[in-house]
Amino acid sequence: MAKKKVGELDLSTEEKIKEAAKKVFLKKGYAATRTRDIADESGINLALLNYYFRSKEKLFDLVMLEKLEKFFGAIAPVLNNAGTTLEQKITLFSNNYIDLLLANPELPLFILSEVNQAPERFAHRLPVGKIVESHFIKQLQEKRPDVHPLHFLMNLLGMSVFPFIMKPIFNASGILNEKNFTARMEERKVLIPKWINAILKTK
Amino acid sequence: MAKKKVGELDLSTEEKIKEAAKKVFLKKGYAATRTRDIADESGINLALLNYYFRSKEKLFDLVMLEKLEKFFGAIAPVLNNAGTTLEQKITLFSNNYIDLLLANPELPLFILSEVNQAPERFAHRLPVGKIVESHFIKQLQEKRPDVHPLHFLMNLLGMSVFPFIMKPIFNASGILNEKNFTARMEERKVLIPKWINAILKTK
DNA sequence: GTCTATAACCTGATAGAC
DNA sequence: GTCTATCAGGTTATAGAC
Repeated sequence: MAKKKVGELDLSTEEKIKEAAKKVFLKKGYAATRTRDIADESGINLALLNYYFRSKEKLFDLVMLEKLEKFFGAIAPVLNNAGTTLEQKITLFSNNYIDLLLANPELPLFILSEVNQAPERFAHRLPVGKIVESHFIKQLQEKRPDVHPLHFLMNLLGMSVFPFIMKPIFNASGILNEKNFTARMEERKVLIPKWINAILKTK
Repeated sequence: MAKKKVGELDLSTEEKIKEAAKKVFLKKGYAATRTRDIADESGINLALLNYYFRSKEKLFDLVMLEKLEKFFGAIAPVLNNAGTTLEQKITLFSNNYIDLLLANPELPLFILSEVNQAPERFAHRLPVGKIVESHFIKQLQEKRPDVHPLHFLMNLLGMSVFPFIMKPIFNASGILNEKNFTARMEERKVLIPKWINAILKTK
């Protein structure tokens, strides 16, 4: 069966275009996508893209906004919950975030690449402050005042996210198929909390 | 002082163009760079780019080849050395690789983005097989036959590389300046071996 | 709202003078 | 080898008919 195009879904024209834009931008990035790609993908006419969204840039901003929300929105709430222990936050985060990324495997590399291309444009939309000053960070400082808390944050994030960033490399090399990748990531949901806890005890 | 352009260095025209190409491609990526950007950066004429390198694509391939060599070339030799222990490989790798990335902080995100954009084009140049079948992997399997060795490889790589991938995010947020970033990475050279060894003992 | 046609501009590449 | 001028095709965006 041919891959279903966004335009074949039962959506309004505006929604069709936006869904197609998400798909194409996420795959190709801003610079490499052509508005014609989006028009084709959505099954509509090129002129309608500008009719509804004014410009490629404005359409991209909408998509980027939504993706930033998805990428960062799932982090801050967990790490800022004053009602959970350090261990609970670690388990909750790695489990929830890996599930999110298994459903959106292209998300991290897309966000990281596009922010890197135009940092000033998205700087004000990056809630990194909320994360760096989170309850989680305070708990880390209490537990290990001798090590900068960013290290543990970086390790937790990296253990969960980095495999998705390396995925294209492994895929291209034919080393890791989709099924095995998912299996490894399911294992990591259990392993990451153990690893982070071990790291937190290491002197 | 204004940033020195490649063209002001004492190089042959061909070298000037290639150096400028490295700089611009690394910063903007293939799709977003204009051959005019490279010509301007190198201080030469646009026509000379095609005179020496035939096309944008061919010039990019040269740059990409060199960068892939740099990114992967430093991994396989360390992990495949049959004369070092597991612990030695971990220390050697994290120290050498972090030094390499401190000198080339844009390298990881560049490689990962571009391979992601055109996997089939670079697949044959990714020595992932050499890494996945390395002496390091065998030592991991011996030490921990109960955990897939890719997990530990991913952790070691991620702990070293991931901070460089997140760097644009932290920079854009104004959270981490250049000096502090370097200081944290210097700390990680010492910490990563401890952490990985702790992880390897965790049941 | 939707389409076709086209304007206006950009971009990679080359022709041809020096 | 190097430059200016320019072509050919692509790309975003809009005008105008329906």
